[in-house]
Amino acid sequence: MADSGGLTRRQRDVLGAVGDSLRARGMPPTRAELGESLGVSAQTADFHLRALARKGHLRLGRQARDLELLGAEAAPSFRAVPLLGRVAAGNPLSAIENLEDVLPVPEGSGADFALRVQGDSMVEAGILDGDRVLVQQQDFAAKGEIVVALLGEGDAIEATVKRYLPAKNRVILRPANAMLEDRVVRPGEAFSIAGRVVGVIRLWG
Amino acid sequence: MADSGGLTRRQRDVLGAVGDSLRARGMPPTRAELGESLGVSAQTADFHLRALARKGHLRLGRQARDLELLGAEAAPSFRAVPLLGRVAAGNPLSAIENLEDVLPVPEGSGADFALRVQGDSMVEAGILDGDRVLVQQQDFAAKGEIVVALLGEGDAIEATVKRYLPAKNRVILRPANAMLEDRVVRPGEAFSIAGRVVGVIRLWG
DNA sequence: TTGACATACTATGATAAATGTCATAGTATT
DNA sequence: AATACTATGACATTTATCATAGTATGTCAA
Repeated sequence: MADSGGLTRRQRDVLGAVGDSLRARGMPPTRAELGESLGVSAQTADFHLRALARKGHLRLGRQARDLELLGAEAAPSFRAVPLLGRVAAGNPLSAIENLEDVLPVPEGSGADFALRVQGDSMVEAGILDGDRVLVQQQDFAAKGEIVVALLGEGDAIEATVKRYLPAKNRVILRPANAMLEDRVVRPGEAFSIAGRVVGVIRLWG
Repeated sequence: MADSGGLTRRQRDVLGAVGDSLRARGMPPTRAELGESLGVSAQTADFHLRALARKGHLRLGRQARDLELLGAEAAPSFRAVPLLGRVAAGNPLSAIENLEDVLPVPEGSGADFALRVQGDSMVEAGILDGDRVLVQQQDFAAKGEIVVALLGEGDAIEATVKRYLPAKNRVILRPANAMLEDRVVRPGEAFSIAGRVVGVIRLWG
């Protein structure tokens, strides 16, 4: 018989049942629930849970439903970032009134919020009209990075996704589209960086 | 005082604390835990939970930790799709040995698996080298759709992302790159469709 | 082959602790 | 007077846990 990670058939059944409970009900099962879904007694379910805990496949607490899957069986760690409809000045995340939706991103992607791209200014960088860009919030950027830049003030503030090219006495915001001109920001103009683009998500219904 | 959805300040605190517990421990809190995190007694926590249940913001069960957030507070429904390293013939999802990673996608995106794109053949469609395409598994496609096509047989099988253009007696697989030629599939050649591209995910470290 | 032993899996019974729930009541604010 | 929020005390049920024991299967030595 093939050895599947040192687990017996029944132990794999138990791991599966625990995962089913987490997905279906959003919480870990009690011994009684686990036993019923496996067709055995609560004590037998407990017996298998302890075997799995000893082998390191899950962590058992002392309270009701206090258990956690470890390793490959654990739920993949995702995070939800807000999809902002409009980017306000300063801290975009403070303007949660503009929250349109949430997007799932892998933990560790660095994304703090997402923004829907309007227009074709970045098509040559593979960012199309309607794409959602994932943005890491920061007020600086390295030369050549794609940023979300804020231009203007007050109600006339405008967010734009461009490549950031700082130069003497001015900042060049360069589109990735041969049809479009650079946007040159001169000293005295209202300008700030909302964040750095760290990803793109495109979904075709 | 502004009315935020008919919730009192304390009730919003409670919803927040429940969400915190779900995120931090992967399970809903007990009355005692909830009370401790709010600095009140378990009975007071129960009092607020019932008020929230009455207003429809959560569902209360009778068992330990049996509660579920409803509405906007509910966990956004994501799904994990496998990122396949290699696409085998027939049913790509049966080849789970090639599972490299999992990617989060919004529920309802239609994606069944993901594939890492190699090469520049689709750059003009905004699909770059290294991007991950989200694929809905199906063995047919409409004219003009971007598909994952399987060419060849056995160990020499090859997966490619192209635009699908069926014609009389042949199928044209057209790159989105002016530098590259069409791939024409003639009758008798081994060819099948693994799925339809329904999205793109790009993550820059 | 036989017998001893270990392992996997199952169960019943008992019990302390955790948990949800109800009743009652106090304080502060509006 | 009504509402929001807080608490204590009591209780039935759920839950985890321990002790004990049975059956089936496979292993290994005699």
